[in-house]
Amino acid sequence: MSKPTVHDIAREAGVSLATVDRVLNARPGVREKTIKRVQDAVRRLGYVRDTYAANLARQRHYRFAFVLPEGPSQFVDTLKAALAEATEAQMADRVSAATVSVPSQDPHAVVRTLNTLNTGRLDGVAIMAPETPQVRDAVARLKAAGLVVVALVSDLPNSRRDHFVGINSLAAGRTAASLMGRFTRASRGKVLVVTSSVFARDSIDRRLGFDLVMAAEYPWVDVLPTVEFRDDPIRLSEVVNYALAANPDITGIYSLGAGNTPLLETLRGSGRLKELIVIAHELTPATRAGLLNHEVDAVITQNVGHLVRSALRVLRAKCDGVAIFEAQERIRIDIVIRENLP
Amino acid sequence: MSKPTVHDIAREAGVSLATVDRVLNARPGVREKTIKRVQDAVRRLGYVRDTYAANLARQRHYRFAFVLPEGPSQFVDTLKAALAEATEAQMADRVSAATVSVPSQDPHAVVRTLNTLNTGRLDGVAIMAPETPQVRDAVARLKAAGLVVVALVSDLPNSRRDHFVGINSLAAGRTAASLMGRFTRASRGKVLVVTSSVFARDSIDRRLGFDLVMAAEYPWVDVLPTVEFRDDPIRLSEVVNYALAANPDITGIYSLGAGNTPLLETLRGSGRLKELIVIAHELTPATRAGLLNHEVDAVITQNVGHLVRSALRVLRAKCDGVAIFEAQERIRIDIVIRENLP
DNA sequence: CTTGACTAGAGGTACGTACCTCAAATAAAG
DNA sequence: CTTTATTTGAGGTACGTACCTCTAGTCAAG
Repeated sequence: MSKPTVHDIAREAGVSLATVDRVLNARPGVREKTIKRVQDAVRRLGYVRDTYAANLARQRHYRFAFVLPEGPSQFVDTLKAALAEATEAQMADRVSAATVSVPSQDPHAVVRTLNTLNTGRLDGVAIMAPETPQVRDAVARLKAAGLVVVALVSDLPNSRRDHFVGINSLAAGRTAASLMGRFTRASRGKVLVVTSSVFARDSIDRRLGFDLVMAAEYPWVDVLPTVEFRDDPIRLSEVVNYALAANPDITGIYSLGAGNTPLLETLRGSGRLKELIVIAHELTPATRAGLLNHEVDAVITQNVGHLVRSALRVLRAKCDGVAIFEAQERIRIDIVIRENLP
Repeated sequence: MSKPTVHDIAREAGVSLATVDRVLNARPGVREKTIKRVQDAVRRLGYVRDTYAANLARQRHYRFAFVLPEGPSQFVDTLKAALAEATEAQMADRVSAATVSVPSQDPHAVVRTLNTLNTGRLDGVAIMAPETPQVRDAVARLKAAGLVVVALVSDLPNSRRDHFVGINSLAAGRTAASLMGRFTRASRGKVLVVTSSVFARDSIDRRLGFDLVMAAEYPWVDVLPTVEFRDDPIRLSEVVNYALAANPDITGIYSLGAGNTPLLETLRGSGRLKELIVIAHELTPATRAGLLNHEVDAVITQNVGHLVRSALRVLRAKCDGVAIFEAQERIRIDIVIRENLP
């Protein structure tokens, strides 16, 4: 009835506790036939190792590092806050998670940081960084050092990372398009797409998903080429104002990434914000305020709390070599409007 | 650096292990002054009891029951499936959760079931049932028997339940209204609201929230009185067809509760489904299929996986007398459209 | 038959906590 | 000052697992 223990396995298999231990922990010195016997007993009784008792005995302490970009991103700020909150709440669970900030301007900084991580003092790393060949190599090195590597927010699909915690950017873009198409249906104007960098992987994928759905479902909408402002609020103001002036029939604004504070500022300045449908990504203080003010119509986001908790759970599971609970780790694409603001 | 243990507390407070134990577990036989000393040491070192080690020593096993309505509800089916999945995955965590099904037609059945629960063999109960004075009394009895009681999906606000796991129905209705207003903006017709029972608490709250937002934000939309079909597919077909015939300018359908399979069937039969904006609650096989077929435009839902996992976490936390991690237990109002279908 | 390698068993300690017993110290009562 | 009750200390065992040592058995090669 109650959970079987190693003692039950030993009795069932007709071997000693030491042998069960050797088999369960893949220690040498057991004949093939005996290993089978023990494994059969495990299967028959449905034994599952009590991870907590095991960690207690082993004095296990999970040491993780979160490599995150530093800079003026409100999204990263909320992510860091969620991480701090989660680690504080989970301190009881013998996990410690250090945040390692990386200058986001310098593309080599991530690689340098990853290569200087003290692999001896770490069990796993969660990385939020754009994929480059150098990052792939760094991930390979971390894997070679025996660490668990998880990609966070933005995937590193061609690296040797163990898992990706985040949402599909293409699907996020599709979701944004569907809402934009429906919300602007009455006005039937053009849509302006704004991003910080047209080279960022996330932006590209979102734009792609957005275009796919727009073309298929709302072919009458004229989606303008992406306007890029390169992290520069002045440039943002210039290009957006120029686009608005050149296209008086713009009715929708789709913000692909960060920079929503200056974007809303500019739109407010143009005097046309109230009539515009604005859809942005990531729930941050800026987009939240925008929703509350009726300035932003929808935000496509991912719950940062789930993100970090999922990353921590996956890191732990991979360290233990345990299967992860897929349903719990699938990060959802959240649609947030004023009425369901959490 | 590492987590302080009871030994550290004993040393810090200058008392023996036994005394620390007596204080931590509120056992008698310790002077006030000594209790203070120990508590101060706990605070100074930031000691938190290792729940897993404690449960190990105590041979603790959490025994919970989920009292759920039985019947043809797809939502309850998905809830039960999620519960089965979660308990299987968490079996390692020394929790067992039994499902107790209650005939949903008979309002006394819930009370009877609650009163016949073997309180001696249970640590906590999660209840999904409409609130009645009898249910409140039953909850009080369970509390008196020392059980933890959690309301699931539908709250029991005036009972002595320890916690509510679910979403605010009023806010859910507001969310539905906002989407309905935006989605039907181009057509500017009437909206038909359909429900199984106009007396169900959830339905009332959703309708209220819906009306509040409709009146405030989309005053030009004519929201028709709620049409009730009382769990009867034939009646549903009749009343919906009648309403559609009487109001040729209906452009939106808002389904407040269950019965989406026959509702979609009827709408399909009317030949007007493709032009109608349909918004429903709860992601089930029926609404999922509807989204994929472009028959349903949006579904307001709550993640059943989160629901049951949250209920289990809260039940455990309340059993241990530990604070719950609010941010993790807040169930979100999910908006699901075709593009972000999980 | 001996040697050595391999395999298995028996028993121990430890992790952090709960809970138990018994003795000793202290305080409050007479 | 005793007597009694209350408070504290010291020590143990147990939970399920990991990891250690030491002994003993099996088997094949020499």
